[in-house]
Amino acid sequence: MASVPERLIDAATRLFADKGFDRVAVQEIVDLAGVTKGAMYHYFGSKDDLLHEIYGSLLRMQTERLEAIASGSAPIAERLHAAAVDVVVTSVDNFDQARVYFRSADHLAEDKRREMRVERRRYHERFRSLVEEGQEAGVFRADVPADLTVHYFFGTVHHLGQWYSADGPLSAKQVGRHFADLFLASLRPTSS
Amino acid sequence: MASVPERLIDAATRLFADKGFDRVAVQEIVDLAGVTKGAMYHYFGSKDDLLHEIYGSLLRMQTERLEAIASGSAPIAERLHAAAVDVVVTSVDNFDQARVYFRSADHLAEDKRREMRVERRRYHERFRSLVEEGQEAGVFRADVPADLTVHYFFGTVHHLGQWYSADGPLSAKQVGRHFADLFLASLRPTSS
Amino acid sequence: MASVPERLIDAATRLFADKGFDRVAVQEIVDLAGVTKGAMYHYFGSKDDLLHEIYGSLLRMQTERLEAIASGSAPIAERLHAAAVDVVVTSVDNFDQARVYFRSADHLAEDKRREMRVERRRYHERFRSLVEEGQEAGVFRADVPADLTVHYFFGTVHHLGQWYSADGPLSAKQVGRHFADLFLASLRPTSS
Amino acid sequence: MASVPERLIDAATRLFADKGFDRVAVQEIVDLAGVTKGAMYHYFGSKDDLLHEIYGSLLRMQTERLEAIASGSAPIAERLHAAAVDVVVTSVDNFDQARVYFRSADHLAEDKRREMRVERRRYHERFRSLVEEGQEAGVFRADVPADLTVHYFFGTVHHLGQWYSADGPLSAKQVGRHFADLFLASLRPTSS
DNA sequence: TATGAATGAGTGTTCATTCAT
DNA sequence: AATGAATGAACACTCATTCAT
Repeated sequence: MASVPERLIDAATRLFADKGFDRVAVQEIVDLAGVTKGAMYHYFGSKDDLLHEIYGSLLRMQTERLEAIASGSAPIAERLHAAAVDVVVTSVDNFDQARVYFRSADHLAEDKRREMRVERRRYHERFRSLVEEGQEAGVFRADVPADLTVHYFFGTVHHLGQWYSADGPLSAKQVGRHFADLFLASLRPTSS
Repeated sequence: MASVPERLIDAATRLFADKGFDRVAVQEIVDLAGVTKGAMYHYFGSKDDLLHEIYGSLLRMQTERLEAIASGSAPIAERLHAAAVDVVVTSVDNFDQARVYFRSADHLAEDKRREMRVERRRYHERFRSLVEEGQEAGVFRADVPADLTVHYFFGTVHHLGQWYSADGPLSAKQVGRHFADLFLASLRPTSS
Repeated sequence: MASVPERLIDAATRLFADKGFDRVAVQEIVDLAGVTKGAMYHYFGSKDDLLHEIYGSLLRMQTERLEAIASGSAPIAERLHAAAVDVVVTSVDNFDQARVYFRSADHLAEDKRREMRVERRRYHERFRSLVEEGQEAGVFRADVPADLTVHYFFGTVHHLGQWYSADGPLSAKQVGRHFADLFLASLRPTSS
Repeated sequence: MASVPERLIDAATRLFADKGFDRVAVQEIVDLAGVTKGAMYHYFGSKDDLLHEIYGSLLRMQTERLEAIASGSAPIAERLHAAAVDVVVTSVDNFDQARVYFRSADHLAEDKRREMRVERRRYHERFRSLVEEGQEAGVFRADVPADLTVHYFFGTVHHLGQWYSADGPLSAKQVGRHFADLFLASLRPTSS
């Protein structure tokens, strides 16, 4: 059986993903984890801490993978395509975590919110740097601000939590490929 | 001075947009509106009712405009482009309402949630029908499910609330045009 | 029957006096007052507020009375004697309030604590000014700092709550007279 | 380095003196002492036990010293004066302990409270006996009950904790002398 | 049409204490 | 002699809603 902190994180992840941070009582979390509130506060300083832990770990993982893909030696279009597929696939593979991340980002207390924003910003900027690299190389159109294209694509990714289901017709990889194809196609230089 | 129900809706819209439905107390809403709780419960059955009212009206308006644009006689690519620009522009023009809609959709009680889903579904399907029309006409690529392209684009739109600011460098119209351009470009038939 | 806020103040006064602020649960107070917690928080912002209210009123009353006595035209020794008797008598007449005041002074939150200290300081200084007046007139000994004599006497007053009982052999007035006599005697100029 | 029980007593004394028994968590005590909770419960049965230990030792010490002074052969006025100075000086010399004693006396559980009251009563009565001895010898006024004069003076002593500071202008000895002088002066037979 | 007093269930958090190791 | 995980009861406080007026 998993350790108490793990069980708490798992229970909180499921519940936060399903109902949203504010709709989940600490009591529900500890009941689902099979422990008491005191045990939870032994390991975590607050309900906020649980939230922080949950999407901190996903974000860290995605940041590392993005870095690995981005710093590869493949052509820029391939690297951006791979990065786009990867963020979709890892979000679906850790769907509860991702849903918590997508919907509860601004439920943190001020200090932790700031910390998260820094990490998120880093991810965003690394992704943007790929678009810029392609624009400078003339492989991607340059008439759209790179920043805007990142918002454009990450909106799509964040929205996954609102409609995707593992029971649906498409696998994570298929959705990832389609989204990456659409994104890369939209960045092709315009003929005009 | 606006009527009491209007003032309540305005106050609730601003607060829900800023802090999220669950983080706003009824007391705050009535304070901001300059009335008392009794007055609010005279006009609205519950806090949920306020939420329902708020994004119901935006959704109805966008649905009407989509219908008008979609049923026009312009070429399909132009109609889809116009629809894409329009949903961005109207979302930004009614930014507080839109932010409430984007973030608090699942905070409604079961019966009203169902009702909302139906309206949203209708919007989604009308938009999808435009993509399908273009695919059938050979104007849009057909190797990506039309349904998926709608999720793809609406993710982008929903995400606006998380980063767009009127103080930023781009106007609503500019963002709308860029997003629509990217979307239409991604739908162009592939050369292969 | 008394109003709800009055009943709450009465209940809190009795309980705080008996058990001390930290040993009284809000639930006990509202039970004794015959209302619910919600009602209490309708009238008072916090448990601290109740405490503040309770000894604020006693302190204000004693300050007013001290002012009236001190600014009279009787000889200084008589005025100081009257002031000394009065603070004992009013403390005993409002014994629960006084006991709350004597034991829970430092249980307030920082901002209210500061406010209380200012009021208490004023009382202390007015009392001290009487001693100084007598010292300057040569009626009281001057080899003991006036400030110290005030601490000396107020220690005695504050201690009342730890031993005085209305069922004991001495009335409030008798205790007041004895204490005032002892205090005035101690201030007589030394023969040496 | 001091032994674990000593470190715990020291830590508890400082914290209880500063914040009051109820405002100090066992966790704070063990943190300050540099040990864990388990260690504390190994040496002390409860948080109450720590409190009991703390002022038990001061009270015992003061009782012994009072006994030594009281049973001396000096004139009664000198002995009472010395006793009065001594209780002030030892209270200031062990200021944290004294403050704990002065403010937290009634925070003990019933059985220990009774035990403490007995010890305190003994101290009170020995002190009173000195006053009575002087009254019978005609050295002290007899128109004030001896019991009341003891309450009178011990109020002053207990109050020390609320205003005395080692950084102030007066040393413990100076305060003790002044207080003893005032007390003895107040006991002088009235000329009438 | 509107007030505001009052409810009661629920919230996150604290904490002295126990106990297997 | 000492750990630290875990308990469970208690805590102050919040809030959507009701209702007599």
